[in-house]
Amino acid sequence: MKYDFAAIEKKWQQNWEQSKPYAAVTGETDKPKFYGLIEFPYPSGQGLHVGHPRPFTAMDIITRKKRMEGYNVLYPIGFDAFGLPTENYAIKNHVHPAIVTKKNIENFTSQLKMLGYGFDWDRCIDTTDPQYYKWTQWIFLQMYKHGLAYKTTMPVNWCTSCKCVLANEEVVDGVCERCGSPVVRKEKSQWMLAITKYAERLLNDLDEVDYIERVKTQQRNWIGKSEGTEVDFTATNGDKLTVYTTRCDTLFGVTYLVLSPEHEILKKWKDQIVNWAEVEDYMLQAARKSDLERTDLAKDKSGVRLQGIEGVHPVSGKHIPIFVSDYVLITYGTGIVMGVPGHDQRDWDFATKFGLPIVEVVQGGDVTKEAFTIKDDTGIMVNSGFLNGMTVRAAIPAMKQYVTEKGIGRPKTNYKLRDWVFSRQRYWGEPIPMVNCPQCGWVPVPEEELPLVLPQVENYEPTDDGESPISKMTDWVNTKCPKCGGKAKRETDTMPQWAGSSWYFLRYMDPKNDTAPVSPEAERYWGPVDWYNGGMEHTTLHLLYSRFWHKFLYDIGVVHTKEPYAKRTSHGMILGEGGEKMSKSRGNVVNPNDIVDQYGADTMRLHIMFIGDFEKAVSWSNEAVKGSKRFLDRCWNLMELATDDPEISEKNMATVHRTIKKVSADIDELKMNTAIAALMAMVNEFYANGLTHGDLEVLMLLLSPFAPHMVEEMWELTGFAAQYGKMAMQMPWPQYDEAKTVESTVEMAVQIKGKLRGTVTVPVDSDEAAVLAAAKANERVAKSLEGMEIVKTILVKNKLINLIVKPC
RNA sequence: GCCGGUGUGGUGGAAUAGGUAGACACAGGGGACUUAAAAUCCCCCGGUAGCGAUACCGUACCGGUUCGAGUCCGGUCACCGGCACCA
Repeated sequence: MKYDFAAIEKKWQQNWEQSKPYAAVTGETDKPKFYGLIEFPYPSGQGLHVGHPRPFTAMDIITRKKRMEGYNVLYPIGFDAFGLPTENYAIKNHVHPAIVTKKNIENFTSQLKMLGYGFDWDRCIDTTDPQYYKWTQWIFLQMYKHGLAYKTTMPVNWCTSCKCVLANEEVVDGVCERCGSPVVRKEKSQWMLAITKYAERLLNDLDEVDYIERVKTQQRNWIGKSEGTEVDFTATNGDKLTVYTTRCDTLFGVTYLVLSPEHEILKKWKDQIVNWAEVEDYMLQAARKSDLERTDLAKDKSGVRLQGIEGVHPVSGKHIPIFVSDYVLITYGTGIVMGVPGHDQRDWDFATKFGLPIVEVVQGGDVTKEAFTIKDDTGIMVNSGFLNGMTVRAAIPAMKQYVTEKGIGRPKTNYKLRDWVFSRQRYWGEPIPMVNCPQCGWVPVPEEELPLVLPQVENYEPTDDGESPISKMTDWVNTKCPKCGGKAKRETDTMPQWAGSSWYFLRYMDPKNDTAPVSPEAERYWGPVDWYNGGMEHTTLHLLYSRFWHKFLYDIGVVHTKEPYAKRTSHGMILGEGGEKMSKSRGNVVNPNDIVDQYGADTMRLHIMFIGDFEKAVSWSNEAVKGSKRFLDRCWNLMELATDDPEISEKNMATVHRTIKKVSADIDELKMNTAIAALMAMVNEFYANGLTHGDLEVLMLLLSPFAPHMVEEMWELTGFAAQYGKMAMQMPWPQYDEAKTVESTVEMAVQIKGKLRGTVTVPVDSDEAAVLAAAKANERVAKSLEGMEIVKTILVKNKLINLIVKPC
């Protein structure tokens, strides 16, 4: 009988649709729980990409094994459906984004079902569903009430094409992450979320979670904690100029100050700056530059010296020049830098260009050639008053203490992390539920009025002044103040796409609740997520944002754990043939449908796991898929070869037990490729040795998570389904016996001075004398030993013997 | 520039704690079956030399530690990802 994958897959998918073997049971106390999570997809118009099945299949295998091991498993799926591509499609084709989204979700759903994933479809969520985003809005209101959401005018990243503000984190190489257009700075009033208030906890609590190390490192780097000192300089007009430095030990080496072009004080000084026209021109140029352009100029420093105002050194009282330069960022520290050209390379470059004095305050380098920046015990302080003779390591706390006592400075901790710009002037997002009243200011929409539903508009394009399309819906915009009842206007900004994905894992626990985002019972039962796998591209933004929201929800008692995810792993990208990124423009995108049509879903699942190391990028090859199909055919054909013996055969005993051990361990470590290789090797053994019904039973159980459709069919045809009254996926996971994994003899390598000279087969655990005797009996080894004397032997039990010889 | 990661046959990739490099596959070659093809089954498959047993070389490159290095250490190069004048 032939392996008819199309009929088999259809049959079992229909069966599962009705019998619901993947339903998670909230509150089940007889079993331990396991919550496996994958990043929910954005339902794009192109449909499923071959990159999607990689993480989905891996977690499907993990959760299937967990079920067989007796866990009550939650493996949910949903759609992160707000976002620009849908909105842009709607603008272009004049279709409501909700209609496009519905169609795309239907398409994704059928594609995912086609692959036979064990998702609990009854818990499927959609971030654009008002019943879902009601709670996204609710969480925002709680943040507002706790002082974490605030509105402020600030320089923001303005995408010239999307006509929309982007978070700093969304700007990639100076261009818009989504559309690739240049980004410029613009003043705009924005809703902000104070993620920086959680910086310390976001950093420290990484110690409590099991994330792969490179993910933790990226989170730490993104938060970027730095402990330094603020020092107050003054200007000759009496204004205070506070700088932030991590090298307060070099204070005596300061020869100038630099202001960021965005610094507020420049406008205040307008009338006192003699060369204001020149300064203003520089400020305008800097504002027009994208980060990319500023970066391009990195090697060649630019700036303008202020005429008419100078700085005053807080210790020496000396007057020093003040510059404005775009190498100083307004978003980090105080927006003012003290220039220490002797000991900071950027300052050195700047001072050299503008002919400023370079003062050496740490001995150890040659400051006429380059800055000396080493800050351990190598350098000794000079030209620095009371610091002279100290090491840098000692001078930093000494100076910190000095400026604090003198009242001209203070220790200060800074973070690279900035508050999250939360407003978007876009249509296809959650409306921000706030009302602006001329009398009362910003007033939150009452919770009982949630969800605040997106109004119908005719045109989805952002307005030319950069406001959301919703701003044109006067009926919707004009409202009553919830507080005083007077005339007021609704906020027309919407939330960024990150909002809905910052808490979705909680909603899966209790997706239909209409009185809370998640019930305490469901959250206490399922939380935290036991294992979250996702792409490296989400290891900073999404991961940090959702950890932040979760910590806030912890603070207000919605969740009971500080961290949302106990474990985080990451998968590599699937590249096109030849290692290129898959993209529409290159025309190398592989659609999983084509593979499924030609080879079946089980082959697709198996192959995407076999293709290479899960954590690394790997290129797809259509040719190679055949090998995985061939393997499944070989498994199928074993049904005709198996004898009726229900026991595991003696011949295959060690292979079977070793394979159970290997496959079990490999799945737990995401090494699916070697798990499959072990199964292939076992099948090759079965072909060589013959097999029993008992051998086949183990194979089917081990293969079940990888190729569930085919295995259930085989399970039925071989009579096991009738015998146990269960599907293979409902059987206990096979156990191995360590004693049975070893064979009675072992092949050992014989080396002479580290070079392989032959192999010998000896009983397991043979001692040195026995192995040596066997080695000497080996013809090839004996030949190499002629005229030699053995001076030393090194035995590695059951692996090798190394003979050190010299001529005799 | 900084941080992180990766370099292994024609190809994708294996190789717990330093212990037989190339498992398992793809492609290729040979054979069996077949009228033929497909499918299936069996064998070979890093390089050089040799009919051959075998010898030498071989995990990006240079050096080191070690009885023994793909694995550890120092340096170099290349590629990938992230961040970027973070003071």
